Amino acid sequence: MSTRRETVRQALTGCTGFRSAQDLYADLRAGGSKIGLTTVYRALQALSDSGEVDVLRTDDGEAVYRACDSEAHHHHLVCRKCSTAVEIEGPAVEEWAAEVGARHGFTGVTHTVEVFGTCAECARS
Amino acid sequence: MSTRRETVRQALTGCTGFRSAQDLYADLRAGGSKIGLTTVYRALQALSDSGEVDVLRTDDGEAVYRACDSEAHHHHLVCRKCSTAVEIEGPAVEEWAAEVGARHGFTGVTHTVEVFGTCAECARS
DNA sequence: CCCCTTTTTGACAATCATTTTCATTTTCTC
DNA sequence: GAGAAAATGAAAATGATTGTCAAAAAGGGG
Repeated sequence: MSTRRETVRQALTGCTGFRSAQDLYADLRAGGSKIGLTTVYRALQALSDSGEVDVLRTDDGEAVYRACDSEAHHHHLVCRKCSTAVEIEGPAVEEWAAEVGARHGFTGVTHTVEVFGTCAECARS
Repeated sequence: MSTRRETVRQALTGCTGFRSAQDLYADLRAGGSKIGLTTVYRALQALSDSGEVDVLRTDDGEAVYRACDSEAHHHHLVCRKCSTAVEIEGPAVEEWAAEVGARHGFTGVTHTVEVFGTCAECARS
């Protein structure tokens, strides 16, 4: 329950899209905070470890985070331009993944599923 | 049709799983090749640009490559331990992704889907 | 074959996100 | 309030990936 971690969590909660550690650090500094970059990284690490935020990797390997509404397992529909994300569910996909894994004799099957596109907002401009 | 690119392609074709640029470089050097690391990166870049190899990112952001049999759109069932991969298909997933994107007003919808687990081979040991 | 242009190559330096280190500050507990 | 434990942040270290640039290889006429 550190103050800094809470600061980072709130900064992230105020965003609709995925943000990188560097982004959040810049946001916080711009907002007057004296937080250090290392602390932002540590906070995000802790938050994602505890499952409070979701992480994914951009095409160029950068980690981006999001504070989602749902605590349950879900996926994302992410805008390629503004990175805004919508939480989505796909029961059929869950089953398919588990089934395909089992069929090939794999155990402890998990999956990553993300959908990308250009949101209506960005398509306009 | 450079010799080096062909060398890298073949090295990758001989693998069943996903391999990083660093891995391939080490393999090639161990096999007596005098290839440079930069060239391995360039070859992989070109091969993935032309769609001849598939790329994905490990949890820690490293890019890993695979020369797949299928040239068509497909996904992978990847072993968490040995990185061996099986090419899989999921028509239902394709449709679901497209539908979910459209429903939220997104255009140019694409998706990434990977399934992970421990293969039968690795589960044994 | 030889000369010249174009492409490819590779050693090395530069980037950039992320992690480590370590000394300082803050928070907790008694 | 004192002392131990956890959190913080500045700066250095790491590690994958990319940029630079000069040398080497490949083509293509003549």
